[in-house]
Amino acid sequence: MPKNLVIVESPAKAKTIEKFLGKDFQVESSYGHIRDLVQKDMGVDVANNFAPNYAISSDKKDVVKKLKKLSKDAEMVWLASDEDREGEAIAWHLYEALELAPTNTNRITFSEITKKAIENSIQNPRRINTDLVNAQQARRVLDRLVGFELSPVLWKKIKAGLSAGRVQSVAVRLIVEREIEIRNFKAKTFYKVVAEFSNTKGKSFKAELNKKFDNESEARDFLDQCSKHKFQIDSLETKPAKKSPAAPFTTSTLQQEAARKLYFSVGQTMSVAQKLYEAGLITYMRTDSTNLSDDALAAASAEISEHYGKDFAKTRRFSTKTKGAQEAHEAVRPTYFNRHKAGTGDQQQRLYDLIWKRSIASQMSDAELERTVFRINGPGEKLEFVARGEVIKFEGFLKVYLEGTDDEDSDEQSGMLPASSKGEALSYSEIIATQRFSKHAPRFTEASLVKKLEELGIGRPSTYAPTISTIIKRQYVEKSELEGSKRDYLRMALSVDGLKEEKLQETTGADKNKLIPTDIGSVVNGFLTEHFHNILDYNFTASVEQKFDQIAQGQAEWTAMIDDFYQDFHPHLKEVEENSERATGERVLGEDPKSGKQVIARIGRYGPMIQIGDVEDEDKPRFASLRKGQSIDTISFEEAMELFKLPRELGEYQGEKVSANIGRFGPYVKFKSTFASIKEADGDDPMTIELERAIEIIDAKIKADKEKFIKVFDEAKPEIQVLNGRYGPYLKSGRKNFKLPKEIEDPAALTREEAEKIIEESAKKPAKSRARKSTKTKSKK
DNA sequence: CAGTGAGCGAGCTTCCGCTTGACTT
Repeated sequence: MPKNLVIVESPAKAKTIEKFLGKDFQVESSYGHIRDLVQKDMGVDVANNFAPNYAISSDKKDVVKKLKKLSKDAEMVWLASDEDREGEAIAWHLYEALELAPTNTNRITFSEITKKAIENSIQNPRRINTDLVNAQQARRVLDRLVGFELSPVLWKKIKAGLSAGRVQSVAVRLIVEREIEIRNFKAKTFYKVVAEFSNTKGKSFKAELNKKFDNESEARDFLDQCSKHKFQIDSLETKPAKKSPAAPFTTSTLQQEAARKLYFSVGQTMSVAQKLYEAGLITYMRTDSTNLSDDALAAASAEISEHYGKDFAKTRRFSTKTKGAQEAHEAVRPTYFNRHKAGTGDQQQRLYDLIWKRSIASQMSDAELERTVFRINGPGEKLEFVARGEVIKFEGFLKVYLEGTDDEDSDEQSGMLPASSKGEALSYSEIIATQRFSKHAPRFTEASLVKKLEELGIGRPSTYAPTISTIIKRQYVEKSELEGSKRDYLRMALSVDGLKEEKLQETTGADKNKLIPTDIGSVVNGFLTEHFHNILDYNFTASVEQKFDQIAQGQAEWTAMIDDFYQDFHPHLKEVEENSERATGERVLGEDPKSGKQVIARIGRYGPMIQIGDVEDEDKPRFASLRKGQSIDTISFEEAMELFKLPRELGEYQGEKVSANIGRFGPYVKFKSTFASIKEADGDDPMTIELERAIEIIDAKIKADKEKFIKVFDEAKPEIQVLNGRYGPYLKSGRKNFKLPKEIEDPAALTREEAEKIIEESAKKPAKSRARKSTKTKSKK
């Protein structure tokens, strides 16, 4: 039995460290936090100075049990969770939950996983830093108070099941406000002029005019002037320039770059990176630090020198500028720089490649360039064409890697300008004035939202991906494709043959993979920004972080800080709960010509809807759900009235009615008890679908259902059925499905008793969402 | 699941930050 028990947060880390420490040390993992505030009564006793009520998390009971046993047998327990606020709290929770004693407990930290760093930490143990733990408690309690008091106000004032929080609500606000900005944006038009010149040796190059014209006639006049103008090079200048590599990856920059270059979602990036980390190929992927360990710097330098030559190596240390960075880990880098390729499968290999290149490039020398600028006199005061050229003199880090850019149409000039001299006469082959339009700020992508949140210091590396999932799951925002519309623009080209004008067409407003607010998102954001402006303020997190820092420094009491906040927050919240109007985003669309009643669009109990008449009217109001792509903010009266044409009777099939409608899960056609989904993407629309096509879809559904069918136990009471699913046979009992145990070879031979037993067994097992009951079944065993 | 949109009321929903697998019909 080893004398020492070391506890870290991650099992992969545990494995690595165990190798460094030798046989006297057993290294185990806590799998992150082991305790959390209970859900009941917020888990905070507000009346009792905000006393937190912690409990072991249901999925951590086994871990804690095991660690407790091991700690009893060990001579010394080393709490080696991360060197930041959360890590310190994990150490403290372990200390409490494992019932450790001060005499045989040491707290150690290291921000890099190297033998030297770990051995050094063992030589320098310390106590748990109570101030830092209290800063974490303040953070935790504040988030709980805000989340668990604000959310119920939304249930009451808008719709059940909604949520609000310090991080997610700001994320939604960013997206909603950007969309409003885009909606209010009016594109300005202007004319951009680009010329293609040839010098006396017949070498050609492009140059852009230093002025944009406001309108067509100015641009035309200018081209007119050009036709009579003698062009020459007024000045030419060549300057050396440098480019430096970007810092190695943090979680946020990794997510951004993987989105730009590999088209990964942020969640995808994290799960692929997790696999690489577990395989020991990269360092920890949830980090806010750009720091590399000394060992890593040396290894990178050696690898670069060997592979590209000594000239290419340059050791650099990057400082982390991110607000609130805690730097408990290194930057994301390959574990071994001499592994140029690694990973299983295409995704892992591509992500590894990106990480390897970025890390290596960060330790390489600057690229040396030569930038050349030609200025060419134009026909008029201060009007000149400018040509830029760029030549790489020494590649440096560019040999390996260049950071991507979010700028959609950066016309980065590259290539050389032809050798020319000052005063040299130029002829033009074409001078083109093209009508252009100013652009609104881009919608957020997952990755650009993460970037923005990080800039604001909101959220942590471990929460960026889950935050995006949450706001999509709550249906505050969606990732959808916008079609865009056609727009005419004018192109005027001057050549030796004279001026040629063309009207061309382009698509504008098309967008994909962007985050777009839903009606619910907009209404929730409107409500929160109106009534809880301080929480939704972009600086709220930054200002509470300052207070957490003071607590961590021992300069403030955590309960006093929370009290200070709560004394304003809580009464105000109660006031809003009492007195504010329901927020439904209601908009009057017009009057129903038949009944003369008002037609309104609003958020209903089940989402965005249209309503004719009022609930207080004698005859009941009529309702209809909005369809995908429609919004209560933009739907027209005519579109709204169309919705009341559903459900539609299509006709009869085998003597039974066939109808089309839109249900909670989308458009469908119905025949007897069969509901068959129809796909608008395939050109089927419940508004226009014809009987013949509906029957096709229904027949296909009936056939598919038959193929799934294996057996039923009682024809008269077909409650329990055995069916074939995508992942093998399963039991269907009423509305619930149950997986068949692997032992069962022939599902068709299943008896009723066996089936009932399976259902009973499954009922005992914990459901995913309420795993609290799991301990009961497990303790029985 | 295949309608509903108010209100009644029990009991539920909900936060952020640390971690991995379990699971999907």
